[in-house]
Amino acid sequence: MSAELEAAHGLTINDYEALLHLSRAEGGRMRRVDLADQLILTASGVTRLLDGLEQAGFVERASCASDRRVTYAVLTETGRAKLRESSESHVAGVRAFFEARYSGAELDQLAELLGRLPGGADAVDEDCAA
Amino acid sequence: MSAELEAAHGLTINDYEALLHLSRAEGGRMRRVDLADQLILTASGVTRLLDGLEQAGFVERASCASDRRVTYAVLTETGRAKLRESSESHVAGVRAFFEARYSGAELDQLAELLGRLPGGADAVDEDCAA
DNA sequence: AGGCTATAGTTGAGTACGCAACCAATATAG
DNA sequence: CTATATTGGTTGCGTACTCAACTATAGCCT
Repeated sequence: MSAELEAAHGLTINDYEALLHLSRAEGGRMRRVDLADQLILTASGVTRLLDGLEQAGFVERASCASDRRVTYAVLTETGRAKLRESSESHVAGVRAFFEARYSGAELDQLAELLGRLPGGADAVDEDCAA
Repeated sequence: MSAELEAAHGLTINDYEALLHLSRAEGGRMRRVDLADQLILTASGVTRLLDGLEQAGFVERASCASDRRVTYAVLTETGRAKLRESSESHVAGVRAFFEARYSGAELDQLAELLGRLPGGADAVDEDCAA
């Protein structure tokens, strides 16, 4: 489901999630390692993911003054706009999907239960936001 | 989790699930299309998955008398043994994982809710079996 | 200072898929 | 009974990952 809708916007799920995380981060920027962590990807996975997003102009690189090893991924204005635009249909799609199958109370139940899975707390929050 | 444990037995999750489905099927054999369906893979995915399992000697090909288009995937005795052997640790691992986080009642709740997802009924049954 | 060890990031090789194009056998229509 | 559509299966190509090796910094500890 997600895959199809994202494809309509030209973003994969991970593209989308990357932009989402960046948009929530202070200053719209994150270290690549931290992003990898949130997306449950390896460092190399993030490198390649960001390659694509950079080429599309949705993120930029920035270096860190206090630690020359780190390069930040920074959300551009273009990227922020893209996220807003694709959020609209994606979030609506996700909401419809769940509302078609579960009542409000069941949704709470499900979120609570799934939230106990490793990394689950974040994931659930994410989908609820927006 | 699954990935790690399976790797210990040299089987990926899909290898394992394929053997599992075959073991439950009448005569230990299934059409490749039907297997694809159960594993949520495309036909080509199944072709390649079975390539590996054939080389390992866990499944064999057989043709269908009444429809010469179909080739069955048949579980060999070796494959059945492999499944039994890896089931042991895998099922124990899965059980431990869930029992560490959920009570029996919660497990039922979760299974019911997740069972409403597309293809969910099968998936849940599977994991409960053992 | 000099020498370990850990951390951030990139790159090359390999893997597990999907998609589209294809072939062969079967069903359906006219 | 041919002509067309459908179904089962394989193959080539592209993609999104992982893992292992590597570079460059940074933080210790003596």
